[in-house]
Amino acid sequence: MGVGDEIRARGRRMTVQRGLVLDTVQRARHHITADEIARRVRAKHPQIDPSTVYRNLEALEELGYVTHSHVDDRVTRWHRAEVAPHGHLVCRSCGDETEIGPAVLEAMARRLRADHAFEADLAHSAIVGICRRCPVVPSC
Amino acid sequence: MGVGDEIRARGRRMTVQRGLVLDTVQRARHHITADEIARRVRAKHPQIDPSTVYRNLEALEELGYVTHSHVDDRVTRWHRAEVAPHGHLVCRSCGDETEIGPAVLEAMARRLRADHAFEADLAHSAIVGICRRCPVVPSC
DNA sequence: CAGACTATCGCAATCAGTCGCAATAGAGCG
DNA sequence: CGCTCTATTGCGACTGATTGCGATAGTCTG
Repeated sequence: MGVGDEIRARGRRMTVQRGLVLDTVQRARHHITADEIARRVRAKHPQIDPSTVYRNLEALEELGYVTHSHVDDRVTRWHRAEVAPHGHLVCRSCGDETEIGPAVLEAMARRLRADHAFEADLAHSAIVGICRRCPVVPSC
Repeated sequence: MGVGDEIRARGRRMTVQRGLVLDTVQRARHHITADEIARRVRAKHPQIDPSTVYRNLEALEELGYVTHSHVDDRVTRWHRAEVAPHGHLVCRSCGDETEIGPAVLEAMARRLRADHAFEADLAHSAIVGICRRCPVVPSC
């Protein structure tokens, strides 16, 4: 059963636009912004409106095919739902960005599960702070 | 030495606009959005442009008087720099928002310090996930 | 206090994203 | 295939936030 059938089985429709958006996200190596997805889709199909891209990303996320996360404060980034969960550490001083594995995230999540019965998705937002190469108390 | 002198001592200027923005943030009970700050400032001084408010928040953050954090994916919220650090747990299913104390955050931060020598500010972004009252695998 | 230096301001334009709405077009059914 | 139902689309307007730029006005120096 293809993606189209899965989508139809859930009462949604498989449109050209939806297919193109999903395809673009799948094809992208890592994270990609909605804006970039729109640019790529519109490169071949200029009549497709950016708002359609945004709406499809939302729909595809609901359907479980794509996910979004926030690595800087500004833009939302999208990726395939199946990619291995990993977190991001962003240094507020030098802007350096490090990926971290699921083990550390799981260890941290365990704490929230124990103390607050909360099932955290720590990969959703980057964790900001000061990286190992920057002084912890900067410029004072 | 007042705030004005401190600011001047660091080569910045103390303007009416900057004073009003700082004052509004100090006066606000908890977090407040930039938009709301702009609205309040403009209520009495309509000639002050929203962009000035945004730029002053940035400047005041750099100067250490205010801080911002993100509790949902979209809006930035501002508060006095001195408020006790605390985290937010946001349920992606029901939207429920819980404040958590610094102890849990510190325990989690310890892990990142140990494994990645990264000094995390876990209060900066809300942690999304599924709260205790919602099923962990929703609507399938 | 006058003059110079430049941080900051207001404005207009832009960016990333959202929303309401009328028109379009997938999907199920006979 | 033709019909109907409604999810989805494109458009245009709009929101919250940001930026470039010329004008304004704090601050320091003499």
